[in-house]
Amino acid sequence: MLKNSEFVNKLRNSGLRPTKQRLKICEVLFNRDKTFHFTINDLAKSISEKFNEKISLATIYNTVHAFKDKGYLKEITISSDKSYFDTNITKHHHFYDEDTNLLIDCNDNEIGKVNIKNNITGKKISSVEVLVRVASDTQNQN
Amino acid sequence: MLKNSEFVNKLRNSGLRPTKQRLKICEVLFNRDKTFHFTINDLAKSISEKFNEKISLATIYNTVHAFKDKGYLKEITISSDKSYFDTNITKHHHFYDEDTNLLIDCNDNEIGKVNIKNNITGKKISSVEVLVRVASDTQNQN
DNA sequence: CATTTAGTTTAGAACTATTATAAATTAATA
DNA sequence: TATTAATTTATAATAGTTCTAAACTAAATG
Repeated sequence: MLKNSEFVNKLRNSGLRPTKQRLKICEVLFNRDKTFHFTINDLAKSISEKFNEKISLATIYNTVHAFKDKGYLKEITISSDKSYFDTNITKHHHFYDEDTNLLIDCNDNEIGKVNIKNNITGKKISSVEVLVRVASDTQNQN
Repeated sequence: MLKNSEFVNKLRNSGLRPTKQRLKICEVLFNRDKTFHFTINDLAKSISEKFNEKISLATIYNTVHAFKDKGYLKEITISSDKSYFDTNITKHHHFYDEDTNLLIDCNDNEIGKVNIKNNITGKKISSVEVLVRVASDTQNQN
């Protein structure tokens, strides 16, 4: 729940000009109580519904990537046909419901700490992601 | 290390006709000591190098998907721009080297068992995948 | 406040991975 | 050997994403 001037600061502080478009995108993404997951298409739709005007897809892509690079969004890779983004930038994992194609955040009550015993020599761990795919009981496991 | 007649049986047993193309793909994928990771493009390239003739991309896609459906391959989702496949169909996790774009299998010496304490009500877990992204020390963590 | 400049937005083209199509081919079957 | 049903193929189509270059706009400068 941030207000416009806070978004202006947030953007300025990260070297991004607070343009009309970016502020609108901030409103849709960050002006809410709960974090959520979205695709570029979801976001484009939300914007045009909320403001009754469109922002160019190219701008949406640019902005989402800029926000990701600045650490305001996380990208979640579930399938190769589409990118998902998460406004929850804390370390956490996901359930992916294969029936509904919905992503659900996991918290520490649901997935215990992942124990990485050995890492590749000379490399640093940049992230650890767990994806638990779930489906209704009738579907077969693989 | 399987021979041609074994591939014929393998295919027949799973209701797939042992065509020239499928047998060639089997050779490239399964006639080796170690399992490996590949993209569709990698596979297409390997085939044309190994046999000095091409198999239509459509056939490669069809066959890889058929093999995946039959459980002979696993798909690994790392990025949204390309699908990776794994001939190692046992349960295991991966390191992904962001510098080289290489996938490396984890074994139980490297990642301990993931403890799923609670699952979504009414759903069955179909897979648990851990992806550990690594990069050289100089790159920044996120 | 006007001018400059550098960053941003935009529509649309281009690109990439993947899937669909429908005709030709081939494996299995009668 | 003839029939049939599955498979392969080249190519078109599609979807998500990135590129491009012109128009626009925020910030910096005088």
